Amino acid sequence: MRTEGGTRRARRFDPERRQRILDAAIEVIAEHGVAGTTHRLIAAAADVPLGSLTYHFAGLDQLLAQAFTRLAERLSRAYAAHFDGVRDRDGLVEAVTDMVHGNAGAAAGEWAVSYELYLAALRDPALRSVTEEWMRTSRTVLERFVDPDTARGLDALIEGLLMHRMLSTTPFPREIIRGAVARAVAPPPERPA
Amino acid sequence: MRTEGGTRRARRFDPERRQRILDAAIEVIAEHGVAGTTHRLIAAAADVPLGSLTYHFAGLDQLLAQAFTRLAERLSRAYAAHFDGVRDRDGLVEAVTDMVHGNAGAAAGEWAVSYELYLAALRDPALRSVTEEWMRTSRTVLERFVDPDTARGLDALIEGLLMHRMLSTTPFPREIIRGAVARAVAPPPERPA
DNA sequence: TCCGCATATGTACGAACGTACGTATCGAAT
DNA sequence: ATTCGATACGTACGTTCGTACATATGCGGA
Repeated sequence: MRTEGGTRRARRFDPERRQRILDAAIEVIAEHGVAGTTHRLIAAAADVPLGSLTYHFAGLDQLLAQAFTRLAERLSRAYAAHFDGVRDRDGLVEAVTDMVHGNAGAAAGEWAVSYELYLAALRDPALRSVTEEWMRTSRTVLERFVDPDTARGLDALIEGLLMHRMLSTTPFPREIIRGAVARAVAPPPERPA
Repeated sequence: MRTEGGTRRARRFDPERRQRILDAAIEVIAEHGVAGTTHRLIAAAADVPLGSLTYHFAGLDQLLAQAFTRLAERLSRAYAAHFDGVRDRDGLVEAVTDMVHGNAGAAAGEWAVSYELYLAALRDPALRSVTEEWMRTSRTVLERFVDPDTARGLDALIEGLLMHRMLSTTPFPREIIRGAVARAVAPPPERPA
């Protein structure tokens, strides 16, 4: 008989535990930042014992790296899915505007976590491959509609717009976003001699 | 006689100590990130005793907030100075391209610290006023050359380009940067009905 | 010259962290 | 039914952190 009232045991075979821990880690990062993320907080969020983390992962660094990898994959899928119905450049402008303006795709919290990833990758070369892959994916999606150079610029613009929108306390008018996006995908202007 | 060989005392009147501590804090953030920034590291970098930090600042949070404020002021001055000689839109494109491409303005490390500030501000409302002021300043500089809406988009583009360049391991061709910037400041394209 | 007090410093403490490891558990093999 | 080994768990240890505070220092007034 399980000791229901005493110290909890049980829940032995829990094959999805690893992934649940990784998801919990992302939640904790979203709420407390990488700086405030600890084994104990993750364990509490995933509802697993503390020792389970050291059992499944060699250390906190490796746990975070795998959590970020999982996040990048999820973001990539959501990113690609967001542009699924787009057919032409006008549709692209609208879709990008939607994404930046917030009426689509991942929640604001998920973007915040991706910035945690960026900053962590800036200091930890082991995370570079994750950001590199995520950027390659997003650019590849955009390249379905525009040439590679334009995609690169548009990708950077999206990044910057998202960041500004997150940091800004005043609203970011949709028309301004649309205007900036439209110019980014328009043919380049004439260059004076 | 000073106890040169024993435990160091002296250096009582040191009126610039506060600012030196703040500068040291920025250095430590640049090297270790906000997460890895501690009283002890800052004290070592500034060459002051540990107790000096708790004497001059009420807590680590307030110290970091003041350090970030100082950084933002420095960045604002550098930003404005970078566009001092710009006369027309072509010059603007060139100046922005220079800044993003790295041949100008603040060192790469300083930009990294500004991203630490952004992320910290995302979680700490007390830092919002710092980022708000810094963004207002940079946009105001750009508004000397383009209309406010365009300035807003250009500002976001610069942010995104800088971030991508910092994270990218492969080089960011100057021509791509210039192309993206040129489109951002060009008149908006016709919009189909 | 001597003293008082604002200023500055060294150290100690409680809390929280990452991690290691001895022990408990349960399915499978016999 | 019993045992065995892989799997999972609870706890304790050493370290490092932020912060408080008693003590030392040196300049202005007497």
